Amino acid sequence: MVSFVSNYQDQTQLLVAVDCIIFGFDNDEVKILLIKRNFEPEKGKWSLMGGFLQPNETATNAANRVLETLTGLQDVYLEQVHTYTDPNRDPVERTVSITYYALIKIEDHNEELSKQHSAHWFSLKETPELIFDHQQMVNHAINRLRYKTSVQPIGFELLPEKFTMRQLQKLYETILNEEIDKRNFAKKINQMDVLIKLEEKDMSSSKKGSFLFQFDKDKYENMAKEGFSFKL
Amino acid sequence: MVSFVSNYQDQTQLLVAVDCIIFGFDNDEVKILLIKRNFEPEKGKWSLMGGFLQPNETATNAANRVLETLTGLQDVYLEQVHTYTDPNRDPVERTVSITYYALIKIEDHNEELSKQHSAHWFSLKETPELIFDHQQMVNHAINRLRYKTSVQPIGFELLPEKFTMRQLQKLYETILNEEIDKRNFAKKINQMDVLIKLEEKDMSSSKKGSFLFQFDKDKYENMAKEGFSFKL
DNA sequence: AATATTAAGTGTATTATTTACATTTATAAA
DNA sequence: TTTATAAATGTAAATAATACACTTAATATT
Repeated sequence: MVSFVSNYQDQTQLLVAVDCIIFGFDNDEVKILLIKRNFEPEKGKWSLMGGFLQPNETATNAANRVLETLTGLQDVYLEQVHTYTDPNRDPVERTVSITYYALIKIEDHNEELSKQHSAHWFSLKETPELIFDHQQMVNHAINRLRYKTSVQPIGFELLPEKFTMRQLQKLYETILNEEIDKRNFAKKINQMDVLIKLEEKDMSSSKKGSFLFQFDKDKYENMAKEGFSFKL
Repeated sequence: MVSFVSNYQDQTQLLVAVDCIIFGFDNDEVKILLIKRNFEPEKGKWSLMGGFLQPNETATNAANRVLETLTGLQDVYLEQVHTYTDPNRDPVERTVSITYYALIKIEDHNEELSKQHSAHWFSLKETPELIFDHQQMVNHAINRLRYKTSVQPIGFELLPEKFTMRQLQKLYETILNEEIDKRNFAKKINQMDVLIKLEEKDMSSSKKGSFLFQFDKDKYENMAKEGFSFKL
């Protein structure tokens, strides 16, 4: 019998960080929140917001902390994506990075805080050059988001409480990167029966105005318990 | 402007490990390879095979190393699943664990090596009690495998080079945990046109014998380049 | 040599889902 | 009052998924 666990004492310890891919939606396109490095190395380049894992902190805790630091938001939708371990990925010192993507409602975030961190929202199609392996992280997160939004109703995390059918459709179109027929879209969404149609209309987009909807989270969760699955 | 990156020097370093969920298929059910702990804590309980991340090693390197140590196999299909960071997940010392699942052909592995590690194959339905958070890791890996096998032709990694249509079907039935009609299954697989039907028959399962097939990896990859996607 | 046994191999009809597509309507602005 | 604009809505056609049963090839038995 060979002992398969080496002595814990002899083992190398490493820095462990989390990096957050923060997604927002501005009614027209999906954006990510990046911060500008004002120190070397890679000063002037843009990067994801990150932070080191602290003693007694889970990676999820750390991601929440990092997120709150930059946006002021708590209780944000977060999902772990992938862990990057290339020994040379960070030129300063070897760091393992665990990535999370966050879905926030752009209008909710604290602009003062993000200004303090020289943060800026970028359209996914116009991201600037990123440090290290951050572009890869972003790509991976987008793929995961694409998959997840199509099988779970997490898209609503990116929209205001009340939204129009067109906003919702536009959101899915941008995330999935495909055009959708509006009648077919409405049909599919309505069939799933997870939206509450309000009396209220949004008058900003047209003369006729368009009805506002809300996501019925309780109803969805009850249906999910009964085996229903969201599928777009 | 607030400096968002703390000094690297001040930061806590942690042990980082990989744990491998090793899947195999024995023509009847999906199994995982577990090792029995012969030391405290949790002596006598079963666990995943794991190992610490070494200097200059990526997590994928580490997973490959761990896998070769236990099975003698190289170039095995490996996919990172999730990273576990609860500060108390390992009672001996705080350890971050990155999990990978591996798909191997059971008959290819080195039994001598696995015997040396007190390893044993368990049916997924009859896994023994596992240490720490290893059961959670297994569950997560199964879910990922379920998803991945249905959108990429990785199931073949679990089968011998030559296999019958029924073996392939049985494999999918066990992974996806649902019965499939054999005519519909064959139709779907044949439509995708990624199998080579051999002249050869396997005579072990019936008097009539059943034709053997091979996965045409090159053809699949060319088709994938052209936008084709495997979907079961 | 004939017969029995067993899993392999195969096709069609039905149902459900997805896609394509155009007109009317409510409201504000002119 | 008219005009302009996006919102709202339904149906037919095409495609995909499902349900379902008999014939065949080879071995084993008599």
